[in-house]
Amino acid sequence: MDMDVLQLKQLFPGLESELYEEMAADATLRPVKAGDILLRVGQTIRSTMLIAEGVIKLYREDEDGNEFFIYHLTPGQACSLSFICSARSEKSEVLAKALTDGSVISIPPEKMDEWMGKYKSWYQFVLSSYRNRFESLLQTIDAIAFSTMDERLEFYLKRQVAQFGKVLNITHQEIAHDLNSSREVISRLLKKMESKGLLALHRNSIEWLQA
Amino acid sequence: MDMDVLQLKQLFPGLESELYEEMAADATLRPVKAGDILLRVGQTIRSTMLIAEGVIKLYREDEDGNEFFIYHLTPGQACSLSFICSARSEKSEVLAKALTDGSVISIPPEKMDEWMGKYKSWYQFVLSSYRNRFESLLQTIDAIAFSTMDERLEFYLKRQVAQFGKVLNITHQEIAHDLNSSREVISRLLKKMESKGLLALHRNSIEWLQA
DNA sequence: GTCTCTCTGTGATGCAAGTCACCGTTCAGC
DNA sequence: GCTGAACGGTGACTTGCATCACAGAGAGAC
Repeated sequence: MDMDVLQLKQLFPGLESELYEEMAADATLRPVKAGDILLRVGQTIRSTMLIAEGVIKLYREDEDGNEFFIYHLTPGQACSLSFICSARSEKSEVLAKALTDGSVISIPPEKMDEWMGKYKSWYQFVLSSYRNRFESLLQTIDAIAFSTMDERLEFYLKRQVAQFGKVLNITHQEIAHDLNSSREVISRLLKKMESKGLLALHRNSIEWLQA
Repeated sequence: MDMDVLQLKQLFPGLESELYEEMAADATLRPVKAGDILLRVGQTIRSTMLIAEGVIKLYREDEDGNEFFIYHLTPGQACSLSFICSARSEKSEVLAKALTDGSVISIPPEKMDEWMGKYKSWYQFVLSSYRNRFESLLQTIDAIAFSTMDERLEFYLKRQVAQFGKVLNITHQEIAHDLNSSREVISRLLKKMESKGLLALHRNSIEWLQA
């Protein structure tokens, strides 16, 4: 499926108009379903991937298949790894899963190359993408290096609330997975936060009570 | 101080010859001493930085000034953060310290920009730099997420041995700092490894006994 | 030689968090 | 309605690591 220029402009503001035209012509849009795996560890990456709709979760995997959540990708963002990997058909080092239904834009590697020399806005987009992902990684490192679980949980919930509203439809298990912890630990910490009046716990949902 | 083309070719193989000429003309070489701080957190980055000699250590810092070691930069590598940050005069998010005496190459931001459009090899160098640093970060995350201290210590020592030879002139304190642990823990683990015959402990040095 | 500083070894203790075990509640599907 | 699965709560235990405290062993300065 092709994209139209208007959509592209909204998703990726600030690029040259000819670039939008080219993108509309050469990029393809692919719908994804919640739970779909977009990228496996070790899989060869053939094209650059941008997010149009939905939320993508990136994980790191160890030998035993443990998934360690590293960050989200949201509309308007790009999978940075796919920039360089696609250019050389290198292998993915992360696991990408769709959290919600959505759609991703694929750009053929030769276009990626061509635009890089042709459009300054494109190379700036690529670099700033990299920088943003880099920063996300650094924040992930900060979290595990400097913070305790309760701080991380609070930070996590606040971010979710900012994105989805005060009532979060999420299970303790899922939170535990995202924070690379275990369900029991999260349950206990949530209880503690409830007794402090920060939130109210319901089945399958958490209600945030603070500003 | 200026650089000569031969030197540059050795350090950064595979670039276009005209690019080497330009680099020789526009880049400046700056000597650094062991312990020098090259980049502070929050400091504005004005130019792109490449490593010519010596080893640079990158740290992440928390509010209390705790340093968390993330990775090394060695000759031929580039400080990826400086690529994009210099373009926009953004602030550094990491702390860079010289571990040994050495020298770094500075490239003015306007050249960085110009070369990006002009030389394909340059933009590939920049992107693969990013990718490599990205990979280092992922490895750092792996280490803290999936490994215990003794595995990390063994991995660390092996890498040091590969780089500096079988006798490492290093104190337990320094190792602890690099692994973001404490001296006592490292001492204990080293003792355990010594009793397994993996290594021999001396004052201010560690002798690796295995292949 | 003595003094002092750094480096190293080691026990005791504390704590965050992962794991195990088990149970009650809720809810969808039959 | 019953049943099985998913969800949530909680106690008991283990573990990996940090911290504290202290002691002995080089090694350089004088």
